[in-house]
Amino acid sequence: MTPEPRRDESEFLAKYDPRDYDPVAVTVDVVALTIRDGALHVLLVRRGNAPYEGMWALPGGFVQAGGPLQGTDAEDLPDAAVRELAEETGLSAKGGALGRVHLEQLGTYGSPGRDPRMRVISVAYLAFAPELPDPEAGGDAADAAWAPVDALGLAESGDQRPGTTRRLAFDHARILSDGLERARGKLEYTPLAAAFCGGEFTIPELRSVYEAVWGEELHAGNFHRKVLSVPGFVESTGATSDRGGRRGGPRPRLYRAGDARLLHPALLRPSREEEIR
Amino acid sequence: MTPEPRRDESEFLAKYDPRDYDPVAVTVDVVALTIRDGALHVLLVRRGNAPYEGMWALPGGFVQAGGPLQGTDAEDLPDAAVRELAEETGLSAKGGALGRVHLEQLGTYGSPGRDPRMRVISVAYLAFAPELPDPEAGGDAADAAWAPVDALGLAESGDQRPGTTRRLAFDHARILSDGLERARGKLEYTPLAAAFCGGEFTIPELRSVYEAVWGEELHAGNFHRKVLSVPGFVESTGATSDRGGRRGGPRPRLYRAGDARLLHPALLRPSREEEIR
DNA sequence: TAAATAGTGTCTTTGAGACACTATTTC
DNA sequence: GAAATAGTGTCTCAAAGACACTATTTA
Repeated sequence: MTPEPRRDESEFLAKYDPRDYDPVAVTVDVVALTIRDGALHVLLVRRGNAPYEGMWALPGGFVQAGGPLQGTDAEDLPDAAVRELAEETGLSAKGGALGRVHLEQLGTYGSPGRDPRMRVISVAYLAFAPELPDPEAGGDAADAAWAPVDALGLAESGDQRPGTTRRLAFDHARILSDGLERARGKLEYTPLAAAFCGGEFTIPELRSVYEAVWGEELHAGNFHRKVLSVPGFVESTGATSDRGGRRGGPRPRLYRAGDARLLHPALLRPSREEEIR
Repeated sequence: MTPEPRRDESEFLAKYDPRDYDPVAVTVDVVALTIRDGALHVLLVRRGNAPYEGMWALPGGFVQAGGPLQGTDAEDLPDAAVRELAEETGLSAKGGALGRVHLEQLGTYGSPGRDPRMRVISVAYLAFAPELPDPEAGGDAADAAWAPVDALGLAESGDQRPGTTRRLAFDHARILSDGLERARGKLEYTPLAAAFCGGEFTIPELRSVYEAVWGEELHAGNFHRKVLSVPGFVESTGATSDRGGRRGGPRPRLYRAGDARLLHPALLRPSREEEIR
């Protein structure tokens, strides 16, 4: 349901007064993931203002609500996420590198007190990006960078002891942790690992995406056969990469993303026994 | 990130004025599912006020924001969902039947224009409940009832043609559709089907939950063996039901939910080929 | 030349699903 | 007694994973 302040629209608008409501702010935060040097990285910005001034945080900001009339300046939530991403990376949203980015809603975080200034409801988005250039700080960020996820000392999924996840502003460590777990799961049953690669990629490159996100080494031979056996996961370009592996080996063939939206059968992570109970 | 209206908190609070912001309302809507007479039902309320007066809608309402100080009246999002559910069902939130309800966040819906009166961001929750008594209308609802999902004429998952999902107020048909798809998926890899049953249940009862949610008949023998073979899905009570099947058959044994949080291996739906591309 | 890697072959084990069958209960 | 149902046995096929092997490339 939705607010019931007045009986109908015209009467409502005539008597409209924002002070009738407890004020709430709605923001969008983005967990933008990419692979750099074979390791999973997340886009962070350093805060230029209080609170948490000087700390690293997820990129994000206000949603343009557009006032009660919700005119053309009213902004949809995914658009706000793309805008924040573009502002922080300095890349253009349409057509450019951001056009290849996968974006999905992650969850909404609205506990009282998560922002000391006022009640803030934050809608978090999760983005998978191919390798992008170093970001340039924009807006109210003092700095921006791709940070290796492993170096952040995050708690593992399921481990929610307080104190283990306190290196980011607000509850952003928790949001990032949720985003990472979502990403791990998504690679199992969707072909979204290809969103971390460019337009063309090799099977070993795809495997390194899985290894970076899952934090586990995979058997090269079995992975290769599995990827090719799932209908619609990848399709061959017919071409061959111009270089072999870093320390030797034949030149791998090139593929692009196929037309599947779901992997069937799925590519399940090995050894998840601990997570089951 | 979060709002940056002022440099620090004390200064912010001194100069605080809600009119500095475009007003936004935050609501919680609940997709509450249960099984009645072997069919999946959703809790709906009939709206007593404009807009969409007289139409059926998901139960929901305002989140108590608590003002800028976010005092004790500030309400967390899941608490708001439980409160709305309790108000509409007339059941007590703690200890009572609602204590057995599974609740999870479904997603957030905030497109401009989804509510004609003002910008409204709605956080949707998904609830799995065992069979509950008929609801009693409360709050601003003119009526409340468990409605069979099949009779709502919803579009199938993936089918988002406009016009096919227009029997509920606002974008609630879309929210319900998303909730149903989430529920179908959750039964595959979590033991949450047990949340639709009471404390003790038989394997055939559990199977009827799967059949109602998936809309497909399952092979009784294979289902039985599968459920017992997944570690931690169910545990035996040692007892036996006091009646056999409706039209004959031996008395099935009783089980309760086990300690698994994930099913491994998962219980995959048959015949999903259409959904893959 | 040595080491690493791409890609394929093969074997074993597990699990899903089809089918059959017995025992038990309701009408 | 007839029909339906609970639960188990068994067979087949698909798939995951371990292991082995060849061919190709880099340092």
